[in-house]
Amino acid sequence: MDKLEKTLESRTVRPTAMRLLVLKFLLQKKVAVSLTNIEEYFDNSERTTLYRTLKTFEENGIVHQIDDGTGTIKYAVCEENCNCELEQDLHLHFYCNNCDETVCLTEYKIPHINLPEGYLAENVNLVIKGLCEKCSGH
Amino acid sequence: MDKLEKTLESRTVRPTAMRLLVLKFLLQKKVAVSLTNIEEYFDNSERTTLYRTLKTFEENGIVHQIDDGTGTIKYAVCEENCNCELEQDLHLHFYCNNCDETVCLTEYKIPHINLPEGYLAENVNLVIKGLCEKCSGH
DNA sequence: TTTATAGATGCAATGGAAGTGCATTTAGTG
DNA sequence: CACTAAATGCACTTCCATTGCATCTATAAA
Repeated sequence: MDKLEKTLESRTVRPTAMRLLVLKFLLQKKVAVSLTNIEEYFDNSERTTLYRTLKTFEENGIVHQIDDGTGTIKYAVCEENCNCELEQDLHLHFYCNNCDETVCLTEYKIPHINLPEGYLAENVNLVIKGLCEKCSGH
Repeated sequence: MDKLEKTLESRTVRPTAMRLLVLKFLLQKKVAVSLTNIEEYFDNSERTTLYRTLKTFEENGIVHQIDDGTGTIKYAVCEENCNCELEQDLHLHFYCNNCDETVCLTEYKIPHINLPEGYLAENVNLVIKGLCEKCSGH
């Protein structure tokens, strides 16, 4: 629990009870979660508080948003050396059509893409959809 | 106008007045448009009709959806040899942070991505955000 | 210890977009 | 002309993101 507190404090985020619980939850999940996921997990919790908790986390580099194309935003804890603030590097995301889970494939980087003359890239988002290892049957 | 009708009929879509107008609009736009965009263009048109028109177009390979990460679905007319039904054509999409427009870069294919053992790709979506040629200033 | 105050939380409400059910109209077919 | 299937219009519902404001709480200053 102490480690969680330190994580928050090192990012100048006050370690309230709720924030610690949310962070713990996010860390133990290996997949990206939506606001609704968290809301369901903490049974009678305030959606707004969770929403703002995630927002605070995001603003302070604790989590990053993932748009996996399902329409709802997912969140995942930033890696040690996650440079998502740089709007670059950006590993890719995999969404499973079967189990409806989204994972960060942090080891898998997005290859460099050539753009037409005049286009300036600031951010890249690559989502692959298909079957994850659990659901593909091999 | 005759050409538009033929496009629809070759796809077994009945060429109603509204559908022809929507198709014409989509064709003249060089960027991907949202349902709301179309609704605004055809001032007092029925959102539902437009919604179902786009759905029909999509089901018949006339347009394809684009998820550019803004949260709202965009639509673009399929190219001559667009094989978006195959879930594998895989050109990339560019979203301009400045002018808020999304374009299909049909010439630019998504490179092959290696996935971890057990993962099965069915669909790939790559969106690059940044500044388009109009907004980058060069 | 009390007080001031900034920050965190809870509640209510808004707004945008997708999607559906059903009644009505329209357009092809016999 | 009449029948039928498709297309359209209207009224909802649902889901999620987001905000305003009131209230509570914890930390720092007096």
